[in-house]
Amino acid sequence: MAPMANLKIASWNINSVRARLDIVERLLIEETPEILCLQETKVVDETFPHEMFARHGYDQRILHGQPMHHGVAILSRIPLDAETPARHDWQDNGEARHIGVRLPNGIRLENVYVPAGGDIPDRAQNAKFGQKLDFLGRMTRWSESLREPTLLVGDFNIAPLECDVWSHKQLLDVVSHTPIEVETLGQLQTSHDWIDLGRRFVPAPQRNYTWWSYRAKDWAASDRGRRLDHMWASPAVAEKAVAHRVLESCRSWLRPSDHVPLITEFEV
DNA sequence: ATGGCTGGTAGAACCAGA
Repeated sequence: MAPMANLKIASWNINSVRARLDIVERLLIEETPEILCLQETKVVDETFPHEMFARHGYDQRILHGQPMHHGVAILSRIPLDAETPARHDWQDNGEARHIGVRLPNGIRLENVYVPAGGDIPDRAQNAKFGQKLDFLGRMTRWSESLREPTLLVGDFNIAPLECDVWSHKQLLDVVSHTPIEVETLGQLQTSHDWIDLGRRFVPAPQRNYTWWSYRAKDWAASDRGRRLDHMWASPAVAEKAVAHRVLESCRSWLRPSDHVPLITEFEV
């Protein structure tokens, strides 16, 4: 059967888009996604590296950057709705952690970088941990009232399932896999019946990590990974998903990000 | 050996990531 014209959407925490421009270009050449969502661009909008993306036809570049840290962007080869892109501040502190647009087919695309949450999993001792939970709480209230078919992608900084980390037991007290984070993320998921595409296509308990620390001497040999990056779809959007992959090989590219890209293909 | 590294920005015996 002849392939349909699919819509391919990628998401990648790039840990500085300027430092990784070569490997971002390699991904665009090898995978030719229609849309690429980036997190941790670490660049203000004024100095975003537009040229490489323009050269590959990504004429729509929706940016939300800030100095030093964080920052998100949506790069697209297909037209996006002309309406003003949404920028939610779910942490209520001005950090650049979300950008959203509407696709021509009416589906909304929301690109989010959830706060890491610091080291100590206790909001009394560590304000960042409380801010992370509050960020998810505000996202949940947004999600409860959501009526449009939506694809929510990004670095959620939580590995929810036991099989989403290299050692459930050893990570129970480590921020990203604590019970309170898993419960809070679960409330977000329930609030819209979000479909976790990573687990629809790679069912638990199969290994499906998206992040490996820079500090391991040999990340692949130790394989102490976590599934921190996600693509969640409204039920009606999930029905259109025909393929989903985590591009683990990108972790071995020269000067890699510590996260790898996720790609979902939709039949539209 | 869950921080052993990494980037941004300053020009750090720094900060943040997760």
